[in-house]
Amino acid sequence: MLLELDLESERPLYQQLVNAIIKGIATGELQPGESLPSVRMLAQDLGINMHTVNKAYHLLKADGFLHIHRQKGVTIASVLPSADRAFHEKTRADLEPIIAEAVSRGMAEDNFLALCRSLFAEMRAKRTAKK
Amino acid sequence: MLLELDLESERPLYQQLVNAIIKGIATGELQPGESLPSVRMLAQDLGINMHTVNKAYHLLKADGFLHIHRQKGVTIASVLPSADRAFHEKTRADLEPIIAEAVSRGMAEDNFLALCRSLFAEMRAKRTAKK
DNA sequence: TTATCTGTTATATAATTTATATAACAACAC
DNA sequence: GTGTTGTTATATAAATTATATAACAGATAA
Repeated sequence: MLLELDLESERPLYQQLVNAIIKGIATGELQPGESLPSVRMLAQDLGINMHTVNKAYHLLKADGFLHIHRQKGVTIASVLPSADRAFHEKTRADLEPIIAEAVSRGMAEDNFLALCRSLFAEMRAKRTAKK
Repeated sequence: MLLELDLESERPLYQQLVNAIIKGIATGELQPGESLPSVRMLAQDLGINMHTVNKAYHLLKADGFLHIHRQKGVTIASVLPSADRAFHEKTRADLEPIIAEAVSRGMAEDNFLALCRSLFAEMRAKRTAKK
């Protein structure tokens, strides 16, 4: 899997890692049941610390995206977490400030929805390309 | 203006303030040209430090939402910033991880778009209610 | 057995971010 | 003069982020 971290970003490395892995799942680059590199291997590949990778893995485990076995290693969950009520509420809370700014800047609703659709399309495109 | 800060939130206070003011503009609660409380007054009202308010004000000034005059005080810009290319790119970057997780959790695109629409509708509702 | 690989845990340190506390300054209004 | 504005400076504390080492238990392979 191709992973790009931006050391200059204001977003913490572990958060960038979490996002990258979820994006990998969304695009089908990472399939359910698939193995991920060990914390030490990935840390070395990315040139970052082992604990930073470990933190990202455990956040993803807490959300149900990963399974971690003490000796077998880390794998993508075979059954991915669902879009339950808690996720809906979190997503709503995350979207609110983004949409508020869009409205304040006079961005048309259709324009915003088109942007969302293009992002969905991007992920779908990679998914179908993989299969 | 009604401002609610969550001291338990993982989001920094100054960021919550920025979001709250942009939301106020989006809902029409805060009108272009309108005056905002002084940094000291607002800080006292919210029970937080002056510099925390000052930081939020200056971030909003840097984005063109506020005007700050040395003695006249702080006002909402009479001409709000537009949804330029930089904003589009920033919004795209912010939406990507949110949509990636929605896709990973099997949330339907229409479902996600409906959530966005309901947030637009909420702000529109308050806008028309104010006028 | 020995060596190597897992994730786990512990400890320590450094840099940055967040938030607060005080204080003083210059420019304006009353 | 007094009080208000934003501005600037300094200091401190707490939390977050990231790194550096080290050791441990369990499994696997040479």
